[in-house]
Amino acid sequence: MYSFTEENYLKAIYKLQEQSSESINTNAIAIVIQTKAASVTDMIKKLSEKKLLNYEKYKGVVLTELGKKVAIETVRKHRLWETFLHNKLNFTWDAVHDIAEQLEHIQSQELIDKLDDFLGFPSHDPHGDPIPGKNGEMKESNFVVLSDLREGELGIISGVVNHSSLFLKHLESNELILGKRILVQVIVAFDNSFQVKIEGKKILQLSNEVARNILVKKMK
Amino acid sequence: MYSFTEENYLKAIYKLQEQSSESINTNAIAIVIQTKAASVTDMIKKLSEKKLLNYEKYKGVVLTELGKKVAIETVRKHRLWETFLHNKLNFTWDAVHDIAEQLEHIQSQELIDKLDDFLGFPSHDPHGDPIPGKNGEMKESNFVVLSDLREGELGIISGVVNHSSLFLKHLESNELILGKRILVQVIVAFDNSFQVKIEGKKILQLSNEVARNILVKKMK
DNA sequence: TAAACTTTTTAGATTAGTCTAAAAATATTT
DNA sequence: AAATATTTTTAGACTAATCTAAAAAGTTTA
Ligand SMILES: [Mn+2]
Ligand SMILES: [Mn+2]
Ligand SMILES: [Mn+2]
Ligand SMILES: [Mn+2]
Repeated sequence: MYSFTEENYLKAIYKLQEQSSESINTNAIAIVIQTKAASVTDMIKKLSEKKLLNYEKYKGVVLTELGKKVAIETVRKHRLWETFLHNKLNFTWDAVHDIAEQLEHIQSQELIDKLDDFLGFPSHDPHGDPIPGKNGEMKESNFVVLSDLREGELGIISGVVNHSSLFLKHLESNELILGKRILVQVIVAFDNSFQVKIEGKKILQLSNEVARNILVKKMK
Repeated sequence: MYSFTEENYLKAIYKLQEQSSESINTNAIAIVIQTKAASVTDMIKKLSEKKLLNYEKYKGVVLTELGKKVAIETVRKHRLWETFLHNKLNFTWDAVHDIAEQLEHIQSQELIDKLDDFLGFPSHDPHGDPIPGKNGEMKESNFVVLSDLREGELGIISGVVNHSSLFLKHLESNELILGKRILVQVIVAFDNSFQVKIEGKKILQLSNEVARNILVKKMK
């Protein structure tokens, strides 16, 4: 139906829209897609003709309902494949994204529905991101960043903000894995770094930078 | 490494080579790939420059060792994905091929090795075709076509010659499924049709055309 | 508000893969 | 061995997606 490239543009624009609320400009898309602004302009025109987005020269783009639907379907496929790779094939969570970037473009509605079933209709992918349902419905997460917790507060690690392989590997090597309980013991006033305790055992010192990129479910 | 299209050409040429032993001509490739001879000539030149096949103008092509290796890897990926779709996602054996045509082009050695492991290192795909191993080694099947059996002989259904969806659906609806025992009761002299008994129960009348397209492992 | 800077668009090229139509080579018939 | 038919290759064009360089529009600064 839609090409590999079209799906990637729609997904990129969708993710930019999630953050900014304003219409998305050419350069922002170019940076995400890793291409030149001139190429983005060309593709935007094409997507506009196909009614996937609304475009006004020099004013950026906004996805139409159709464009949003296609983008969400692609995100759904991406996250289901990541879950498959992690849960069934034992890929580490830093390795799944690149392969899912390819798999997300396989065309078959039946495939993705059966995969969803096979995985037990998971609600979140290996990075804690919500998986859209068959009809595009997205469960909203009530996660907060670890850096929002105060001393003495407890959370369960539930996701990440930064998805880079470097960061994910760092977390894994420190047992900072999805599902683990994390207790904030001390917040150092000087640099806002966090001293935390994981599942009653290990004590770790986390920079504020790290704390800002870990999502937790806050516990009472 | 190699494009979607290049892999499809190599696979097509490989399959033609398996049958004919002579060098493969342009038209034959065009028919398999469903394209025009002129397009095949263009692609052949490209593959020749990349040392994937040897090409002499007007004399057809022969795969190099490298070309054969890439083709076999693609066949391996195709059949492993078909096995996954059938065994894990419960696709019927007539539905797996088209989706595997897409999946076979996903680039990741680690993915295919882990998939192989996850599936328990299967030796054959859902149509009874052998799955090449990690190093390209192909176990040779000692299957014969059902039409080679004589009256009173027993076989186990092990594969198909014709892979069309129409034929596969026909077999399935008659319980002619991989692994079932099949006994040749009568061969009708008039039209060489076969009266067979499946697993001690059902008696079926199969045209010679059908019998020629079922592979069986012959039992004593 | 005009100059300077930034962003976006256009113009023109490139690459991969495909096509049609015509030319060239090979194969088959007479 | 010609004539005819078939196959293969070439020539030139097209589409999707990309690029560079230059023009145009928009924004900021003085
Ligand atoms: Mn991802
Ligand atoms: Mn993608
Ligand atoms: Mn197949
Ligand atoms: Mn294929």
